[in-house]
Amino acid sequence: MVTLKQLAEQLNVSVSTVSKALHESEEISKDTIDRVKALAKHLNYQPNKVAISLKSNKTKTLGVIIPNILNHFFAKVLFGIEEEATKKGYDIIICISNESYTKELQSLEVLGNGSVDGFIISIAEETQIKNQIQHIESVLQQDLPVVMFDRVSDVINCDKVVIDDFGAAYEATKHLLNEGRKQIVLLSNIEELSVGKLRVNGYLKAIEEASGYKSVPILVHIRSNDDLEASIDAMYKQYPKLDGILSVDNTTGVVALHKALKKGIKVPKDLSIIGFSDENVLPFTDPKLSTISQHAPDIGKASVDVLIERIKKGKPDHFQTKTIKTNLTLRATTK
Amino acid sequence: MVTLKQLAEQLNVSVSTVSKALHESEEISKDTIDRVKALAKHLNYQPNKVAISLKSNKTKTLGVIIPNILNHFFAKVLFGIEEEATKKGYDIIICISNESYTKELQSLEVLGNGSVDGFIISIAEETQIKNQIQHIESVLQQDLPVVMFDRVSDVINCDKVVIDDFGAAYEATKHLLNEGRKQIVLLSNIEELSVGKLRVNGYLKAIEEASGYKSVPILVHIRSNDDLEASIDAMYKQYPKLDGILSVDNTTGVVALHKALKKGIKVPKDLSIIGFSDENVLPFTDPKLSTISQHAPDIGKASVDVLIERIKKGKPDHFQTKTIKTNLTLRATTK
DNA sequence: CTGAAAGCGCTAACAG
DNA sequence: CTGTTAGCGCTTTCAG
Repeated sequence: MVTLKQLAEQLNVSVSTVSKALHESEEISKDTIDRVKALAKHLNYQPNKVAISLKSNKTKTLGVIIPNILNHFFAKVLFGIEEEATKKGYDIIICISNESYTKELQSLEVLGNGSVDGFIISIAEETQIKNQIQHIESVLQQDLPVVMFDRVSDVINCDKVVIDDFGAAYEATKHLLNEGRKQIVLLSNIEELSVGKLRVNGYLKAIEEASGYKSVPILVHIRSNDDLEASIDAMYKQYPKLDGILSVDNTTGVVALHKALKKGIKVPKDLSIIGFSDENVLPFTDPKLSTISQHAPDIGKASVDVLIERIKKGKPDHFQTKTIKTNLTLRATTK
Repeated sequence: MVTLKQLAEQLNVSVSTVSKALHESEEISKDTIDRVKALAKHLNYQPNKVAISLKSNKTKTLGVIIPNILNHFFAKVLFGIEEEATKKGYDIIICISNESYTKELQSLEVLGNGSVDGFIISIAEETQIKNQIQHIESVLQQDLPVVMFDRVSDVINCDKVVIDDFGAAYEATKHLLNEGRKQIVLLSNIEELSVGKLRVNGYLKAIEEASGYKSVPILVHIRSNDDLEASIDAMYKQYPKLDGILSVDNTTGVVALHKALKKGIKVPKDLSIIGFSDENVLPFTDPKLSTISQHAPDIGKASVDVLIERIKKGKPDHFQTKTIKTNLTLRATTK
């Protein structure tokens, strides 16, 4: 890599003159600026980023900590993060916590050593279950800004980007009720997560408010160790009259649809299904699954915007929580 | 962040003494080492990574350039990369080329400024089609090592990690032939990619070698602008007698399976299907799709290992190409 | 208009 | 055993 010093030597000027010239300082003559720039271009000079970071105490790099990159939702958020960060001139360093508290902690520690200007994080399932948040507080205390998205913690005081999980589930349930469904099941494999709980609450609220709805709320939770397909078979056996399903995760809605079709249940005539699935599963459904669109890339984009603003402005009087709108996209599994 | 200088001041010793003590230098007395370490621990001293990078001219960071994070294969490779890099004490900076040559070029330029010690890259579709590779050559000329994986270029001289695409497709086709299939179609939506071409060649070779096989080879290519499901419907219409499908991408095999079942074709009695799909699609298939397992995380892991070795050893006499084994995993869509 | 010098945080040769 | 000094590449006063 060519350095300022090398340019300076070749031009018989000082390093500081070269530096100023490249920044088009008023102090430097037009002529010198031109000569410096010409040589810099010729030798393909690129300022050493590490040196600039050391000097400025800024890295122009964001730390991104994601629970699971194999989850398509997070992949899409990451896509949005990468795009927006690049647009704003930031690099991203990513760590995958793999739903582990320890990995998350280590990632924060490793990147906290001056490697990044701030963090974007969605916390691991284990962290959320244990409600262990000291590691995040400690980053915040070092004046490194943090933006939490999707899986957030109420007890941490920082900027957040979320979707209206409660409202989205509420609306979807309302839709099923308006279709005249009599027994609507909530299906979930993310019981432990904050977002899972909010979605359950939205469902419960809508059911509760429904006048003339006779069934009790039915929650079918599938745990990660359970056999997914067997559990769904069991659900159909246990609730032979169910005529509406709200799946609040990416997978269970699609499987429930396949199983229903296999059983000969008419969708959407006798059963409506709405999922929180991503479009990536649509090629695998027929009829096409109706879903709640979460606009994952927008969540990523918003997280970057909020974080960069916070990096530039410093600690505020109070932090902001941005809510990204969802859409109920009705396709062919609802009337 | 607490610095060496601060430790030195509090202990009334010099900065270099502190530095050496923390590295347990022979030069320093046991007593001093203990005192320094105690204070460092107490104040939670963390060496500033940027300063170390500047000094050592190493960042302990790898640049990873991926065409599309929404493609599950790449997400899995990234998972393997992240895991292995973390294990070896490296951070990863990721860029998503989004299949664009320009984005790829920019990423290499941005990270080439001393931000990373080397690159892991799978080239963009556009790059592969245009066969534009000057940007990668130029990185190599700066003595920044590059490891290419999956989508590699024959004309670039660097380390590579690939799977045996040709052999995998060859074996899978052989299997279909051994089942006694009479009309085997190759189905692909990745015609333009190097890996897509290799897989086609493996299929062709197996067909060619099959004595007593009457049908000509049949290649069904679906382009990104085509309607996937309509194209597959058209395939079944055009080849009513087809009894074997080798899908060489992640998606088309699953859709072909769904369509076949919908048409009432018995799988695997009257039709066998093998895909290059990832396990993530398996919950959406019934019968379960037989696939070629690509061991994507292993590709990521191997890429990291090769790159770090190259970073440490410097330019070799000749570069290595590592081939990751595939597995033909027979499930329920083959006999 | 240009240059010398200090310093970001760290390491390492060299001196004491 | 400990300290002084120089230097990684850059920016930024402050002198000239």
